[in-house]
Amino acid sequence: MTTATTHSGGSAEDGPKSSNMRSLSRALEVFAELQRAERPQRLSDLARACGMSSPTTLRILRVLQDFGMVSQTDKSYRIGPAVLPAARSYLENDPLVVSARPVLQQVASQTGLTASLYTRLGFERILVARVDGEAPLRYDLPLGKRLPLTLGAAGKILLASASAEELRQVVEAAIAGGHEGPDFTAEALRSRLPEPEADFAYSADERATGVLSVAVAVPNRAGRPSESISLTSPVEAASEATLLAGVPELRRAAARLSELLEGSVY
Amino acid sequence: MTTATTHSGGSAEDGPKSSNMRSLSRALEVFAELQRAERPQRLSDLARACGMSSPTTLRILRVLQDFGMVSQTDKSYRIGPAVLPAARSYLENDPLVVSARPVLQQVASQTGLTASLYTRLGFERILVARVDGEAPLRYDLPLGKRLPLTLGAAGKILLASASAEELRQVVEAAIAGGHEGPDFTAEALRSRLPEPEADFAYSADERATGVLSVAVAVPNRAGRPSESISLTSPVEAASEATLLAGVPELRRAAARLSELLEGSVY
DNA sequence: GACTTCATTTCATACAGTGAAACTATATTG
DNA sequence: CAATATAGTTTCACTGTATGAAATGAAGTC
Repeated sequence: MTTATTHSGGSAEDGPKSSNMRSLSRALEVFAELQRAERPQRLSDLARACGMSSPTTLRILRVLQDFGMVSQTDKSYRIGPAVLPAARSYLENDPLVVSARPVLQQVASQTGLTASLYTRLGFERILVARVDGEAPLRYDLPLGKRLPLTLGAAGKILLASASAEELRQVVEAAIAGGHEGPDFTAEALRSRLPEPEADFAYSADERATGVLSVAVAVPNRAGRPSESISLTSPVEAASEATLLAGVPELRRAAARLSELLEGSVY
Repeated sequence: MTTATTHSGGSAEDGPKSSNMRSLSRALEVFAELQRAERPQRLSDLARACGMSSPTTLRILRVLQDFGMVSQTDKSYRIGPAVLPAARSYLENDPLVVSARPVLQQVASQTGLTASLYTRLGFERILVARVDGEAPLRYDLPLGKRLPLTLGAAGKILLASASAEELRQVVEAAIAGGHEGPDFTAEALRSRLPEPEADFAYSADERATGVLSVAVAVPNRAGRPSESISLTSPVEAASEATLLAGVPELRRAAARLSELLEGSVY
């Protein structure tokens, strides 16, 4: 047991609340809400959505604005330009992303399929790197897109060893994100997950119709993996067999990545 | 006088300090420092760089980590994946960026040159949108890159009506960013700025050698503009005259953008 | 193996963050 | 256009939280 801690609370809507650094947590809550709502928000909306008083919300917004994390026009607030350099910094300096690029490149050219790296964030996953294959995907997913863990091979493989409670929260998040019907259950999800002994996941027509994919998890020192890499193709350009044939290559890539990260542990 | 306020302080290194929301300001300071340092940082480095105690820094990092804004491996911290969805949200929802895209597109196809939109952030500028022209730029600038205000047409035009004190700070930031020599002065900068009555700026070989550009500011309701659009070309593909010929088109584009933003004010 | 440096926990204190209330500006309505 | 409702902002007194010094524990260095 070395790294990977969870610290305070889960920060789910209202709920039991986390403890540490109240003002900072609240600020990040406001910031998150501003992203969720996909258009400029008024002060009162934000205050209501985050369950805090207007004065508090206002003060937070002012500080965020001073740092460019939030912009204001008239009475409406939105995410500010300072996030762009931050994102650049992440993409250029994060060891995982940086070392993943050449690895994905090789897998893509080896298999001719699109290779992608996802990382888990809360109860969702986001695309952080991609190298296109020969057949471009119809709906291209730009970097930073939030996707459900419930749909698609790259999501499901990250849930391999998830507890029932965790699945519940994942399902909740997927519904909140509009990816699953409101009556979708953790049990229904479990039935779609790969067998516990499987080290890869397969999906067809799950997140997007006409798209096939396989994925493996990138092991890390801490128990549960939070990254996965996948091979994807439009259904016209590949069969299930084609994708499954790529799994060994994908496994090797994941292992290589894992080594690079843990930094020659031996 | 409607929008655009400055609120608290400038948040320059150590200095007089701003007042409001101390813990939040400090957290954003840590976050900024993590970007500046272009590789994983240890707790003590961050604490020292930001001038705060280790316990405080640690608490801040933990909260940021809970929200995915920071990642940790062993003892080193870096920017986390949560910035990617934030950047996406900005690029897709910010009214300026969204409405700029088609406008830049038109200018680019009209002139055959590369059209870019910059926004001011603190004492620097960052690239937020770009449409390439016929002759691609040798050194392509990816979105989110921090650039100095002192170099390049798109930077200088934003300094048109800057005070001496402001120029001083801009120069300081440029030196800190490694863009100007340590003995560079505000006076030297002023001599490079466009005449006060000019509404556009020109630059050749300033920020990058072999690159010519012209830029105009995008007027906004608040006095000083904080956005500019530029036309750029490698020197082999265009002359000063070619660029200057694009200025009227650029002016029109800026005016159109400005209208879109202020939302049919009349 | 002794020493230095760094990460983390504990804790008492001060002050920063808080919301109620008052006030102002801006929509909304009759 | 006055009257009313809603939203934004400022003030202020209180309390809970953010704070760093000191103690402890863990790594790394010599």
